[in-house]
Amino acid sequence: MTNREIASVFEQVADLLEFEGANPFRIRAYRNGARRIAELTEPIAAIAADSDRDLTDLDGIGKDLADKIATLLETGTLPFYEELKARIPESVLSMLRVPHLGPKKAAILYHTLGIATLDQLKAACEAGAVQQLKGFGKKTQDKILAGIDLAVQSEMRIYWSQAEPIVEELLSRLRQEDYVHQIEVAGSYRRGKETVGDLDFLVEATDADAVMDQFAAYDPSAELIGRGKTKLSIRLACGLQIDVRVVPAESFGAAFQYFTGSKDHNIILRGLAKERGLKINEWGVFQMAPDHAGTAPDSAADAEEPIFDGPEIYLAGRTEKEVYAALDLPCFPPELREAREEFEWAASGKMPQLIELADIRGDLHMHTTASDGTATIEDMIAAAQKRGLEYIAITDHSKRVTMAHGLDSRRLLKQWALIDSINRELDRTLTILKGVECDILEKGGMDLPDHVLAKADWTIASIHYGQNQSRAQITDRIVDALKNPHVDVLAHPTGRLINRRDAYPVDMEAVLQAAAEYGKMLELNAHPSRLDLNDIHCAAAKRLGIPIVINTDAHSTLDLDVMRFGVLQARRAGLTAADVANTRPLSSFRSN
DNA sequence: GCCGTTTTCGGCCCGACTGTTTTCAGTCG
Repeated sequence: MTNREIASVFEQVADLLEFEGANPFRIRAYRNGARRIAELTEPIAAIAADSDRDLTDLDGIGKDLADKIATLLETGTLPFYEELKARIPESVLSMLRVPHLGPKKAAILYHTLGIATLDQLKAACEAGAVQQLKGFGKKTQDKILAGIDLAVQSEMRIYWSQAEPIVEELLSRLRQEDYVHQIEVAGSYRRGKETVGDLDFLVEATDADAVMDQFAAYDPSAELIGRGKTKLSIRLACGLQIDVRVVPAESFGAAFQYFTGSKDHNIILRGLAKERGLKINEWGVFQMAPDHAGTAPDSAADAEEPIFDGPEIYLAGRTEKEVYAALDLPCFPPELREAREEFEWAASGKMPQLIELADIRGDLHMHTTASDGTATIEDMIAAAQKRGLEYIAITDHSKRVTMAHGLDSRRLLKQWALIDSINRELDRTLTILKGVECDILEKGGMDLPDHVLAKADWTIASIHYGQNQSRAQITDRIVDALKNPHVDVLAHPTGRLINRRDAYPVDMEAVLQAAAEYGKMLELNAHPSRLDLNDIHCAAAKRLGIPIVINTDAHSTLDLDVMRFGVLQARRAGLTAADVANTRPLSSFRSN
């Protein structure tokens, strides 16, 4: 079984346990385990098979989960999981995707009305059966009914790049208002995740109502989900949910930190705070009073106490920096707040200086009208100069990509001759590399002969066809391509298209090893639908010393602007400018 | 179910909002 499959089993177990109302910490343990496994770059089977290592060495994997992993690896099934599935039909889990319908209510629906599918749920709501149940009412039933269609499409998170214009528009609108002192966007958007499920805005303002009115007016067709004194939730017509919170200046940094997350990062942070007798919440950092420290708060007694006037003393919260400083921690770049290595880096003083867009000097993957691009070489050159690039590679498709009118040897050599003449005429600020995106053929081998590739300044190898082959076949094709002395880099290494197509089956550990062994680079394709390599694989490449190249794969002049999405992904992987080859000046890039 | 340089038991992050309660559970982030 693959890591992904095992992680998926643990995720399902967590969902099913949650549905059964199991101990929430036990549920979390399964989710943590799943996350841990999903983030591994080497096959967990390799760790299990290695007598020098133990699965329990992995954070969050104890004896029980280690045994379950071993069982899954040996037998491909897990009795405990099968028992759960025998008790609960898997289809009930689809109910958990309905907003405002959690495991408790879903369980009630299942046990009292026998509802196990979204279709049955819809019918029960329409028949008015749900509102009769204890703990449910008309409003709950209406919300569930409205949420069912959403649940069907809720797997679709939008690309970060699609959220960007909405964010920018809202920020600039609100910043014009004199009652708004500060406004920022937090959440997964701020952490630069590939996709965004909702947007979290934080506002410090003298008039909270006016702020919420502004947001509510942004999209007339938006649905109002909820509105309180300090919080507003709406859902835009496109399905994107927007949450707004208005907070006082003393708490702005604390709230900014809190709502940026990730959840797992915050759990660790709060644990560290607790060890010091501090408490962190979205209102600030507080010194626990001696008689309260370490004891569970009596919620009934504490609930009425003013936030800044209780037994807890307010220490910090105006800025994020202040919040982290209260724990002697650096203000982590948002992209790193995923509970991976950031706390270790902070402790050892090895926090990476993350790459920035301005570090990028070259773009080494782009197409022209010679294949499936929409701009000529001259257009692409002008666009690259406008963006201050120092070098680019023209990398049209090779002949196998017939749909894109890929180039055969003759057309390619002709294009390279043209590039030679352009380079002679250009001023020295931009250099054009003679490149090609050469297909790795279905039967293995490159789409162009070695004697042609030998004349290229830059050869990209990539897979477009035969994506349904076996894992072994695809891995072999890629590893063979990386062995070819004329190949410089592997483009979009896993072939995934976010929200549209899964990665082809490929042994990434083997690909990474081959790239390291043969001194090849790996591409981080910056296109919002690809972002391939992902952050986990980029980090793994870095550990092996494999240079990453961030490319736009531009098919138009405007596509050159997607570079920033790739840089964001690289930052999430903890990459520095030194880890990314196209931050180097051309001379040192070429000498590599 | 995981974890431990006070601990192998007893913790495990924390608060807002909603709807249905009538003092709170469920859901969400």
